[in-house]
Amino acid sequence: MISTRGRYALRLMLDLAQHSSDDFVPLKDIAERQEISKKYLEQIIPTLSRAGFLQTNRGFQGGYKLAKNPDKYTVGDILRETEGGLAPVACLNNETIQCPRAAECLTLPLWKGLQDTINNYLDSVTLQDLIDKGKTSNGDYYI
Amino acid sequence: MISTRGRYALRLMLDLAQHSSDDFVPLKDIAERQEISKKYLEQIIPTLSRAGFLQTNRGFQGGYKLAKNPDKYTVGDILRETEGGLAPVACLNNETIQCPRAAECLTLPLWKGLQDTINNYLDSVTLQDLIDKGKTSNGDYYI
DNA sequence: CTTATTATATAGTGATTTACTAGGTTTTTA
DNA sequence: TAAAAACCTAGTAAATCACTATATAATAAG
Repeated sequence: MISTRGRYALRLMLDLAQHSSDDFVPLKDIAERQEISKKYLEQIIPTLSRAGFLQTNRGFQGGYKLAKNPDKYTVGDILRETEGGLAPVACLNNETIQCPRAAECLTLPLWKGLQDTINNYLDSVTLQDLIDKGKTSNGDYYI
Repeated sequence: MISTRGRYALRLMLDLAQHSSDDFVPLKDIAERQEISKKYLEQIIPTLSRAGFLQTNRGFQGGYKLAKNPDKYTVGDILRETEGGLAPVACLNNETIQCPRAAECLTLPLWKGLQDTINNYLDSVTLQDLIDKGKTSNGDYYI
């Protein structure tokens, strides 16, 4: 399940995409518009910065802006970064120790297939797609 | 993320599918073969019973067997039952209160699309498919 | 140079969930 | 009658979640 961390990160990126100008956008504004605790966003946003998704400026009239155009970010990019991967089961998490049953496990290929399905879907949608409500580049993706 | 509950339930069902005969299979045997705590399985299996997936018999030489053939169960059926739904975000969980931002939320259609994608994938694979390693009815599903 | 404003860093915290274990009761068959 | 099995309920240590709190560092305007 995708937690508030990833969901808020996505909304934050969308907010920046929609309020993109030459100015930097302070987190305070985003927090107010999105009705999310600024303090919590402060904790999430460094992950996006370190991933190179954002330009930042400190101090007066500082804030954040997108480093690239909204069509250059897929939802998958943002969620993998903020959620720390999108493995649907612990078995596929890199941090977890390798399961000794992996070789004989009948379900492991299923989980790999699920993981691929999830990643493919989330990589098929960009921030720009979300702004252009419910439409992806290949027409209509949402069912 | 799918927890041990759902994963163990699936392995339990697969074990029953592979050791299906006229006899009932005691949980002890499944626990030993699958190397899962029997006490923990005892807690999971009532969910499968109540869903009508299993025939059970108490007492000496009692145990469990599948109520239907292995090709009649999809992985989605089993996981939705044991995990209590497969919503990828809290916003889509029936138990959660309705989000006041739903109408204007740019991301909600995305999550619905993801949920559909996940359900479609998991419903395309049956227990029998898993036993016939990595092949589904329509050829090769796993990537 | 000062002040306000912003980002950044680190630590703490209550509530919930997870993955079990423990101990008992009931049913069934040999 | 005894053993073997399902079934039921409660407890629990560890982890995770969704934040809050406090402090520091950088920047631009005046």
